[in-house]
Amino acid sequence: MSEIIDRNNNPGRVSDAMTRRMPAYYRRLLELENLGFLVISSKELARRMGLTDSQIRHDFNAFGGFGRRGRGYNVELLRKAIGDILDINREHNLIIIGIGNMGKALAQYKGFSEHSFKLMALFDANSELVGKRFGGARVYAINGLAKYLQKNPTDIAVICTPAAGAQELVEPLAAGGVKGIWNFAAVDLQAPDSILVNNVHLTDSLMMLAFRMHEKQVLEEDKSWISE
Amino acid sequence: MSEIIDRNNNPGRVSDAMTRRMPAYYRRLLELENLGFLVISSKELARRMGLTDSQIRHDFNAFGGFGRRGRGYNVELLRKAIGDILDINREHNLIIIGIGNMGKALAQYKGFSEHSFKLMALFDANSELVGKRFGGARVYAINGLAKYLQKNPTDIAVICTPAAGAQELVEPLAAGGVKGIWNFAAVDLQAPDSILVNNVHLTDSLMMLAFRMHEKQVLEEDKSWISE
DNA sequence: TAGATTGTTAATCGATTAACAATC
DNA sequence: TAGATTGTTAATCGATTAACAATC
Repeated sequence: MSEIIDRNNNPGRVSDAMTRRMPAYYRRLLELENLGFLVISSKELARRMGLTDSQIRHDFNAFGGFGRRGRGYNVELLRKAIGDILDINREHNLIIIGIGNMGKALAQYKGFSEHSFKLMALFDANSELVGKRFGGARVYAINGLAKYLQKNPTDIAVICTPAAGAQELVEPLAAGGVKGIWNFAAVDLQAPDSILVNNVHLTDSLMMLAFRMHEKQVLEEDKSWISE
Repeated sequence: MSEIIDRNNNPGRVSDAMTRRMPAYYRRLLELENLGFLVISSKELARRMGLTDSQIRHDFNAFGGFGRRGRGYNVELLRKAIGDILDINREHNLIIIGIGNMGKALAQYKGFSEHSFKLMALFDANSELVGKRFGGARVYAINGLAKYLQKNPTDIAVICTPAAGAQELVEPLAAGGVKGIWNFAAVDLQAPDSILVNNVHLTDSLMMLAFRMHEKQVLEEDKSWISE
């Protein structure tokens, strides 16, 4: 019977635009909770987040509706509900591959463990790094990866290798049962259906900033020319 | 006369969706150039990038149209044109504030200089770091920031401090003539019109990956339940 | 009760895709 | 010339915003 299910019809699939807003909602609600807010209206949250109240109600309603007409949203309830949807409460096992500048920085970053991302092991091709520890995890040789994954179920692999070596990691990761790749290498990785990839592309992010700055500057120059 | 110009009407302003694709176009065209491609069709580029040929023609046409009917796009010309639009050819002076794990990693990252981002100085509140060097730049005390900016025109400030201290940096940066902030602290920074902010939010990116993995898993469970 | 604010549908807006004439 | 492929307009699709009845 499975063949009649339309793979593109993903019922209830959340749009990319909304997926991007969800962690921001979570972060902001956690902040409000810590500030002692019990309840917040879509209007006030919209003001703080730079969104429209209409969009916020639309989004929250898609989560199942944790508001009360005339009152607003219960901050703690809503934050927990979004946490459940984001799957933040389950523990995710992480490994990092490529222990250069970025790999080391991510290994030592304390924030992940707050959201139940648990760093289990590090891998690198450089034998001089093997055995060292960063952020509480040990560096293993990259050729031990397949064997490691056999013994240690792993949810997410963080790829911090040079671009050239990144793609060839995907196949053994998928074979080893890894379900997600958080990719910092400067390539768009091709992956099988069994594994999800989130390409970070830090350089792209910096280029976008430079572009927006340039665009703004050109606009302001045009404006001053007109008003002369 | 300037008051009659509608600030929201930004003529020729590029949409966010397209801004996000531009660095990917640049990266891919550079790759094709290095592989020896002289020309590429929208159809072939679409296949490689996972986009539609129609969207690619639409986007490239907005840049001014570097294609030839019947032939395709000149890879080098197009790459250079996108580079100009992204303002990659002009040198951008960078400083990094907050020399923790991420600040150090970014300081030592070699890739930025390839795209004419030039690291000039580092700042930190920890006096033990002052005078040390990372990625060829020296660490200065944070209370010397305003004076530094007076003497050294700076395009972009990279904020890698803890979330709590990040917002209070914005005012002195704006006052010092900085035009863009690349923010790695886990807050959405509020900034005046004179300065553009690009919030990176790495934890959000990891949360989005976990969410998508969870969503996919739930979908697959539903499917196997239906086909039983 | 009156005021506030959600839930939800309809209207609008914007981005993507389809189509095809122009032309290499 | 015939085939390929762009440039560009129109059609479609999806996301955001507006509106307002429901209800706290």
